[in-house]
Amino acid sequence: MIPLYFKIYQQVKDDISNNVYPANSFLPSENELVAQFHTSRDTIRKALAKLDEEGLIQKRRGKGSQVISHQLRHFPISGLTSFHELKQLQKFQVVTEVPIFERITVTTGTKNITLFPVGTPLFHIVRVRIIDGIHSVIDEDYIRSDVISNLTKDIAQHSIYEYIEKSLNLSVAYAEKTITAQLITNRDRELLVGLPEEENRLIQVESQGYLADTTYFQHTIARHRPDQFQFDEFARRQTT
Amino acid sequence: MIPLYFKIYQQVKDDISNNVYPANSFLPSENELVAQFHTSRDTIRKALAKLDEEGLIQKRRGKGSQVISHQLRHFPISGLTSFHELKQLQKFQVVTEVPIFERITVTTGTKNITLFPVGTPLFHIVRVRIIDGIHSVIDEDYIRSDVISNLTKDIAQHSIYEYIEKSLNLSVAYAEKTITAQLITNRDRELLVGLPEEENRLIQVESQGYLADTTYFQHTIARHRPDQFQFDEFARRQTT
DNA sequence: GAGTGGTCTAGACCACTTG
DNA sequence: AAGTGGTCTAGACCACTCC
Repeated sequence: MIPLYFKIYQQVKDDISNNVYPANSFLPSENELVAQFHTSRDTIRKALAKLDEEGLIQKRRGKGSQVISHQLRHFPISGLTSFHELKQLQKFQVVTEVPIFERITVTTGTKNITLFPVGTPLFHIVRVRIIDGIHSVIDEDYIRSDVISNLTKDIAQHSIYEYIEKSLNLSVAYAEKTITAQLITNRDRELLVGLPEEENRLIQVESQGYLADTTYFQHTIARHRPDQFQFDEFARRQTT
Repeated sequence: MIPLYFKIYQQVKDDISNNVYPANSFLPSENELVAQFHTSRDTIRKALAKLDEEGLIQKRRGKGSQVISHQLRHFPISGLTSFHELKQLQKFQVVTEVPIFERITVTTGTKNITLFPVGTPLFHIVRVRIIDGIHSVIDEDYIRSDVISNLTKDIAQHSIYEYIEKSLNLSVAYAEKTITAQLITNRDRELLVGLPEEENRLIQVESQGYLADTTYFQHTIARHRPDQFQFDEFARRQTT
């Protein structure tokens, strides 16, 4: 069941992209929208709040809700969008190689790369993403195999997120990410064929993934070829 | 006037940091909080929504609101926090040099670095941030001088954001940021004294800043020494 | 003063989790 | 069946913008 406020949100969003409400124009007032959609003001406000969060509109007391003009809009990132989803949105040719696909168990001996406790059974998956012929990213995943079962190399070649959400019907709730620039290792050079010699660092996006029940289930280290890396964000100033 | 829901948000947030509600425990139910604070459920829900956004709690229907255990919590980033605020939070010794502070006007001849239209009067400010003795960041700002007036070198040495918000009483509403890795120029090497020779890229955070009335007023290009760069984010999976 | 969005209330029903 | 959070309603007052 799709909530009413969500439908209204979608409707208005569509209207914005179809220039029914062009950039810099104002949406109808909340009261007018109440009349249009035959609903309560609170429901309208929830819909507008979502648009505000996403950076599509800017609300101002006493004035109204103004459509924000877009620069960055084409890249609907931030949030937890997965690699596969992202690249699909933008017609890139992507090939995924899976040089490592194995089951391991966390031991005291293991370099403590992950935050998983000793004894946790994991999938360890390394994937190389080749975008339009360029070896661009190394994705290294550690995923709890007691939570996400029956992963296969085939699934890894497509989208693990999609499998988790659509097939297992679990939902990835949130993640903590850290972006740094790390020195290139020999293994990096082996995997990222064609990486220019003068580069000495890769851009690393490390993230911890959690399910809705707050289970920590996934640790991913994505290492990007620096000239192929871009991260976009829409940020609202905290009123805190 | 501070809204009630905001006070409740702060109260609960404090209680979380003071371990009144430890990690992984559940907050009192919304109905219980209604009784505790003698208010309506909607007000409680607004307070909890804010905590949810910030990644302090995870709400689950039928269960309750669970306190999320923190890894990354110490670094309350994401959003639009300025450099100065950030570094202050974490007791670093910061020195700021201001090698360039000038007024310019956008001309057709100008390399179109910024998105400002021709004729816009700007401050052009270059700052170098020296953190604990290490030349770490070059901040290059282009700020509309017809919007932000009376900027001085002295203000630039402290925090421009603080000046805008506290002295001009304007509010920075939102920004679009892009993170990339850019090749090092000769000017970069001159400004970032001590930058190791083997480095060939800096991490660039480019951002466009907008006021609450959607005026585009600031373009900043921050170039970070790669071994000094870190960007942390808490991201919720979009339900879109 | 009229119109806007921001806060707050009190109540209702629903979907989900747990015993 | 009882308790939880999620949605929705209808109304009130306030702070702000603009004329």
